[in-house]
Amino acid sequence: MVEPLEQLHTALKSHNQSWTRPRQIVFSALAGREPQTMHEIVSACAGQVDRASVYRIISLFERLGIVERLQIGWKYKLELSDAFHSHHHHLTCLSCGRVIPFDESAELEGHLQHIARSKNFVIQGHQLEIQGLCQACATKTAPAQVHKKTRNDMRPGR
Amino acid sequence: MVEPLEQLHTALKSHNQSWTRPRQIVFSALAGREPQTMHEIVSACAGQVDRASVYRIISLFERLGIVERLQIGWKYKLELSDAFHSHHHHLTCLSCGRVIPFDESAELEGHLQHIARSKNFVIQGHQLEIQGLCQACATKTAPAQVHKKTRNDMRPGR
DNA sequence: TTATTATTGCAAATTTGTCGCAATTTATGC
DNA sequence: GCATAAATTGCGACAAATTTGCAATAATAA
Repeated sequence: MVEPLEQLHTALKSHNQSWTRPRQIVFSALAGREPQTMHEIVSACAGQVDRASVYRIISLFERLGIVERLQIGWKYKLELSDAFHSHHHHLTCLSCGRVIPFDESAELEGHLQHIARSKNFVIQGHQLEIQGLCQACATKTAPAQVHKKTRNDMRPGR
Repeated sequence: MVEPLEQLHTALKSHNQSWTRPRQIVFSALAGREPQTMHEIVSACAGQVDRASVYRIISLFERLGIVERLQIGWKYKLELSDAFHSHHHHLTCLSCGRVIPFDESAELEGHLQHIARSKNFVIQGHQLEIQGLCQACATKTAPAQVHKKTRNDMRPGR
C-alpha cells in the first residue's frame, strides 16, 4: 500500500504544484478521518498553519481533486476524495449526525450514465447523499417531530 | 390542482406551526422558481421580511421538509421540496452553470433502499447531484485544466 | 375580546471566507 | 551546496454570511 503522503506528493508534482510543509499538515489533518468541517481542520492545524492558508490549501486541493466537500445538513464537510480513499457516498443520521460511508453499485453507476445520456449530458462527477436514522437512533428515538414548543431559531438537524 | 399557499398552510398546521404573513411571503418567493440563493430570497423579500427572519423561516422550512438546499458548485441554493414540486434531482453544467432537473427511476430508488437496509439505516430523504457538461458546452468547450500560473487563492468550480 | 404564546424586526455580535503584501519557503540553475 | 527566481505563507484588515438577544407585534386559544 502506498503511503498517503507519498500519494499527495505525486499528486502535487503531477500538477506542477509545490510540495510544502503546510500542505502536508493540512493533508494529514484530513487523512484517515471522518469528513470534517472547515473549523475542525483549522483547529487541527492551529499553530502550524494559518487560517487563510488552510482555506487556500483546501481550495487548491479541491481544484486538484484531492478533497471533496459534502453537504451535511446546514454545513459542509471535507474529506479526501476518491483517489485517496475509494469512491463512496454517505448515509447521514439526522439524529446523531453520524456519517456512514457506502460504496456505490455498478448498476447505480449505470443508471446515472443512462440518465445523463438521455439529456445529452457528459458526466464529470456526482454526489449521492442519503439522510435518515442510523440503527441506534432509529430504535431509541421516536420518529422525529417538530414540536410546538421547540425553539426554532436554530439550524435544522445535523 | 391545489393552491401552493393552501399546501403551505396545511403543512404548517400539521406541524402545529403558525400561519404567518412572513412565512407566506418567503414561501411565495420560492414558489414556481428556479432554485435560489439565500441572497436572492432575501432580496425578493426586501422591505417585507427582515433578513434574520428569512433565515429563521428557511431554517424552519428545512426542518419541516418544505424546502431543500442543493449544492451548486461552491454555493448552495434553495428550492421547494418534493411535496411542493415533484421529486427530482439535478444535472449541473460545470461550464455554464445551467441546472437541468431529472426524475429518478424506480430502480434507482430500489437501490437506495437496498443499500440502506444493508446498513440498518432508515431513509428519510436523499439527494443526487450530477455535474458535467451540458450538450452546448460539451461541444464548444475543451476539458478544464489546472495551469501552473493560475492564481490559486480563488475558489474552484465553474 | 383578552390573555397567552409564538414570531418578528432591529441592532449588534459571530463566524466564515478573502485580500494585499511583506517575509519565508521551495524550486532551479550553476 | 549556494544564489536567485518563483511560489507559498502568515498576518492583519476586510467583507460577507449567519446568528443572537430582546422588546415589539402578530397569531392562537379560551
